[in-house]
Amino acid sequence: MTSETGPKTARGRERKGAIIEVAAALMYERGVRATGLEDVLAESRSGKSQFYHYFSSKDELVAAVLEYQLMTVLGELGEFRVDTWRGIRSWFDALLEGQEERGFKGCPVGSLSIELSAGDRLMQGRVADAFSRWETALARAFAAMQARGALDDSARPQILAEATLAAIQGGYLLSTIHRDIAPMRTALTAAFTELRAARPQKTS
Amino acid sequence: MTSETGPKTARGRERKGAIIEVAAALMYERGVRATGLEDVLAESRSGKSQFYHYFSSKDELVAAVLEYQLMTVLGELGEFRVDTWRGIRSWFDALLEGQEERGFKGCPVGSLSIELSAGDRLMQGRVADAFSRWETALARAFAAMQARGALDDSARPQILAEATLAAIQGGYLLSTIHRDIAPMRTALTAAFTELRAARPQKTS
DNA sequence: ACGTGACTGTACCGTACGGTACAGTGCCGC
DNA sequence: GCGGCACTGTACCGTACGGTACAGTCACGT
Repeated sequence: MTSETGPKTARGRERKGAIIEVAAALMYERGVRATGLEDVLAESRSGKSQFYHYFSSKDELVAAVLEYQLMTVLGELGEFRVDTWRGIRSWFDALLEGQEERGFKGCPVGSLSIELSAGDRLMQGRVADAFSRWETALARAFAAMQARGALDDSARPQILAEATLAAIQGGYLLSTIHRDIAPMRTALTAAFTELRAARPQKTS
Repeated sequence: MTSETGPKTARGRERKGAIIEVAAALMYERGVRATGLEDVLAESRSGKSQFYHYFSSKDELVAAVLEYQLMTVLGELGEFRVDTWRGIRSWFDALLEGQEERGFKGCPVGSLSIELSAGDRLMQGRVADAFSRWETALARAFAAMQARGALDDSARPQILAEATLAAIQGGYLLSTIHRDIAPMRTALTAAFTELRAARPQKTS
């Protein structure tokens, strides 16, 4: 996956990276369809020919942006010990902080995905894959907790991951719509409570 | 609000209604920005001049569609006794059924709102208002349950409504992305469990 | 030195789309 | 029967946008 047959060799990589970063920022702010190629190129100081040298279409750029945003999110996730209660809490706090700092513009992966999942099959698949990777990362952490005895044997990591991610995305959505962090905090608090409810029962 | 200075008088109302319905369906399926006026007009068998007789811009049509979709959702909500446990469950089941029947295309209000909340202030306000009305409807039902003693005195209806709506929206999102009802069912089950946890405690 | 291939600049094309202009048509009260 | 107004049909405009063509330039291996 990371091999990707890196189709360039030099500062070209830098250029391509710059285009992706600018596109990610713009698409995050305005939406994919509302972001024109020309906007991206102007802000990254590139020309059309550069763009079409590195990408074969706007869709390909969008796919790269999706991957980029997913890596950002997974990267942040990786900075926390999400297989501990404290770690989960810290991660949730970081999500809240990020949403507030970025001006309540929503989840970089989620908002992108919603727009893209109305597209063609290929794009739908890419989006579904991105979310699966996020879910799997979470499920693995929960499985580790379960193995350690921090979660009840009856808990199902995959299910917990789904519910957690749903709460996160729902929280982002409400927060974005209301331009207010409170509903997202509510959603994440509820998600945390629900996770804690899956701790081992002492009925032995 | 419902007075709206009904700007027409006759079958014109029918025409306008038809345009809104077609637009709602198309925008639900493809997204707002991906739906052209010409598509809407073709399918509703209207001309440009009709359209601009009834609406002053595409944005105004979008606002009408948002209102239409909100009314649909609130209308469906109203068909259930959401101030009872059985009613809530039935409503959740209906949401799941609807999402499946419509081909996993997401929440008619939610997906619209996400796209629109990247627009201008006016549109953002309309979206926030729509969601507030949905939240309020839920919060009122929960308040009624609380008054009846079905919810603990310490529960806060507004908070419960936020968390519930977040779970619903998050569930819709995951379900739409994966083209699968399971994650939404997981999210709604979790939301229901969390609501049940707010039943009166017998510690007294 | 020179040729090859990665990269860059500029100009252009086709089309889709939101919006406008304008000339009607048919219903309704008087 | 006629004036006015709600409504309808058609043709058109300006622009934005994704994508292409093509002519370079620059780095580097030989």
